[in-house]
Amino acid sequence: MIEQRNVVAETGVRARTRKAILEAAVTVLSKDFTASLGEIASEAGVGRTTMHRYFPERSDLLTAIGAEALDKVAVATEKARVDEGAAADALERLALELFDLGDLLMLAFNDPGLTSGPDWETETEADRATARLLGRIRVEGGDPELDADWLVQVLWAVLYAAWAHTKENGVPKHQALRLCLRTLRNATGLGAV
Amino acid sequence: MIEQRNVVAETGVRARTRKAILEAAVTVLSKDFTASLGEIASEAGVGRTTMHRYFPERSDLLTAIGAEALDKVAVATEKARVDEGAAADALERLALELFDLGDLLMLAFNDPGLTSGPDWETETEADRATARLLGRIRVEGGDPELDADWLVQVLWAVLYAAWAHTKENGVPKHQALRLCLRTLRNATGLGAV
DNA sequence: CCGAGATGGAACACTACTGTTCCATTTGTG
DNA sequence: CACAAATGGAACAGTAGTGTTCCATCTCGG
Repeated sequence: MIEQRNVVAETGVRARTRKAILEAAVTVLSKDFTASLGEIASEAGVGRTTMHRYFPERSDLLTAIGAEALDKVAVATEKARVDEGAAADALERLALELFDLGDLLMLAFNDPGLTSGPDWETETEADRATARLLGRIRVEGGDPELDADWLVQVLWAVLYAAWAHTKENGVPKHQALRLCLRTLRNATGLGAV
Repeated sequence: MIEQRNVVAETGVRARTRKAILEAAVTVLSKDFTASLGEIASEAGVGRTTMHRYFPERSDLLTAIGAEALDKVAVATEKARVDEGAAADALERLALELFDLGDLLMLAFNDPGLTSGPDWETETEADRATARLLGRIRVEGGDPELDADWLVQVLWAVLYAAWAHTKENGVPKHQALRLCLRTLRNATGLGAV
């Protein structure tokens, strides 16, 4: 009998339950980071006991969320093909993909503790790709005063703003996204191109 | 003997202690919102007992921080004289003043619960002034696609980004502020003016 | 200098959440 | 179907934070 625990591609019931718990956790924690495990379990439609079987401690759950976020960012960045075409278009593709992270975006942005694991310290390929893209902006007619490090901050902040705009003001997602992309283009100085 | 409790202009020792506690709370909570009252007390250089004398319950402390934030925003907005001069300059003055809120900015931005009292629901004069200013931007050559509500989100998000930029990347405050102002001018579409 | 006010610390009961165990029940898979 | 896996609920001990009381000490302000 081969041990199948801890395998990524866990199929069937276990994978589905695990996913449900993670999604519920993101939903609940993005609203209130101090929410109890009981609240998360009930949001997931799962007994608290079951949750503890998948994530023995609270920190295990948080770690898993962090890993999921890291992974989703990597996938989104890859899909955006940031090295292809004009920087302005690549930035638009990237923002488009990252915007879909939704609540996970809010959570990772708001909570300092979530993004503090060893995995977040080391620079990922996605980080490098984003830095390459944002560095390319100055060369292609962007505002020469704004360096890549700063534009990283702006990118995430504006994405956050867009998501908050839908939550707080009830603006439809597609419109918030449009505003977001337009604002990013302006902010980088690529607006007039 | 006249009761002097609950008077705003409490002078002397009590006022100083109260202020020290509030400042410590902002410092500590902006790093970790789940920090215990004991940590806040020790950061303030004050016994936990004393803290409970000023703020009987945790929620009282949070309410006080919220009120302080509201007040500081009002003062900053007033000082910025947002109705005077060109919109671009007024926006710069406003951002300059708000940037000084520092950790309070991070805290109010990150924690949803802090800004959820009845005081935050009602529109303040500062809110109206900011809305007036941001509405004025379109008229004065700003990007016509961006409405005032969205620009409010962008203003706060970029301020946050600037503050985070100093914290995370060790960028000096004056430089972060410069980037922030420049980015806001670009984002609103007033850059080329 | 002296008293009222302000403080700090110890001790206490209380609460909410956490993490664990055990068992009955349901689910899905071969 | 039959069996193994997965689940939910109850009960439990342990822990950390909260809010309170009491008292000794300190320090301003008159």
